[in-house]
Amino acid sequence: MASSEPTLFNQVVNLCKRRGFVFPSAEIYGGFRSTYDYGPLGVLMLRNVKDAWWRSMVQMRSDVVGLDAAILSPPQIWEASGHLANFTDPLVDCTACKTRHREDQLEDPNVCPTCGKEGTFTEARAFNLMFKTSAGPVEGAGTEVYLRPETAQGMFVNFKNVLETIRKKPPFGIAQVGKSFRNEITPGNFVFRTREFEQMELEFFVPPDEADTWYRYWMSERYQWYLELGVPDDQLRMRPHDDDELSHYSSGTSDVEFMFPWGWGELEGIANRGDYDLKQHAEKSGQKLEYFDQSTGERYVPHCIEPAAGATRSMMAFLLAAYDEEKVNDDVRTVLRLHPRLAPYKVAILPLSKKDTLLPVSEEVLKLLQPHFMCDYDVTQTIGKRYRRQDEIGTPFCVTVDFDSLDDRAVTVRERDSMEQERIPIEELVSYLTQKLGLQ
RNA sequence: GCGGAUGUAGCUCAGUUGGCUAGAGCGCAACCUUGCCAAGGUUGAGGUCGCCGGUUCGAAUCCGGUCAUCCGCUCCA
Repeated sequence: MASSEPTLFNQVVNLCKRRGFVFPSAEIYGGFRSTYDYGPLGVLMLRNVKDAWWRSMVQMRSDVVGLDAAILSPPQIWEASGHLANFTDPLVDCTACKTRHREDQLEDPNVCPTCGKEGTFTEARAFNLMFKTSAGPVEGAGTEVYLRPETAQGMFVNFKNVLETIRKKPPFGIAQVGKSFRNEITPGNFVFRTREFEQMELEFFVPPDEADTWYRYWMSERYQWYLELGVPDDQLRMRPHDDDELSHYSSGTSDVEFMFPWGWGELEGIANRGDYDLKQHAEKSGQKLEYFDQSTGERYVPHCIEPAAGATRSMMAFLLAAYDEEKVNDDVRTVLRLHPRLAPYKVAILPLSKKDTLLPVSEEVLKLLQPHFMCDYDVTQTIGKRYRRQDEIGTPFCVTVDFDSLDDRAVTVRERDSMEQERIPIEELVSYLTQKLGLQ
């Protein structure tokens, strides 16, 4: 059970559970470690995060196309990518001081670097970070398949298919949003590190001599994306990796990090993968994975810049950054100051009273708005309570139908951040809210 | 996976020399009243005390196991 201390972290985790953003998986069976279910509001917000990414990466660009590759994949892909060899850590535990170490990083394989004792290690255990299962009715040799540990390989494996079908030439990119699976040794910090998680990845293929320029371009673009969606500048930073922490495929990586309650944590890695992946797959598959430039007559293997973001942990960062409590009339008002693009509901329709006379007009307003915005509709309890409830889930606008509405065909629009109200004719509601939300 | 802490209604908790049908506040639902920022009144729903087993006449309370969460070790979207 989560601690009940009123820290920012606990407040947000509790809000997620209480208001239907995120539930622990299989809860009625006691829970299942490192898995979470996204509830009625969570599914909306997570979808908004992914849609915002897709909009900026695919819809608003002419040099990126989308892809949705299979999660189940044959061993050959992971042999070529290097994951079968490099995603396995040999781990030893010190029986004296109870610390764990990677055997391959020890200076002296018999001495514990923490407590200095000798010969206290357990046998090394190989810990493969990939989930393996078998395809077909018979288990055994030749049937083994893996759940992808990253979506990226889907883009490399389909490089040729995409190149031949969409008439793009480098620099161009392939974008994908989808689930990945890693058998993490230690999952934790709520949805920050889970074994099943969702990624938003772009593989951007460029002429080799432009790699560095594009690497810096994407660092700046991606940092900006989080700022635009409401993460404050002082809670965000770009951190270049040291040489000794680079992934096996990378010749340069920088992370966009968010100031989580427990410290800086990665939201997204921008990696210069060079020509590593295409060359590996070309060699293992025997296919030519290169680009022939008609204008220069040159044939080359493009280099790849990869901005790889975590959708689920980004959602968590957006929630943490948006969480606010303020005093109103000796009472605490909890507000999620979410960017309208990310808010689960854009508008809530609230009849001032649940008296029968107000309901037909209220439902008329609801039907009017639903085709344009994700709407909530709430008639329970008092109006003040309902405003606060909408504040707590980040709804930017509330529309209140009152007894005057029956005569003047107008409603009260109340804004989340300022709590200010304005009287708007029902006929102008869609255009008014569209303009206010500014999502076009 | 290892070490430490924790696990009673949706939430926050109370409940020990083991003993009647397990309580409170908030929240939730219905009705009355009110009619624009968590108002008041009445009524009500909701818990095999994480799960399994043991000790006992009797267990939320003692013992064992297990599951989950949090904090360290490790990791990276």
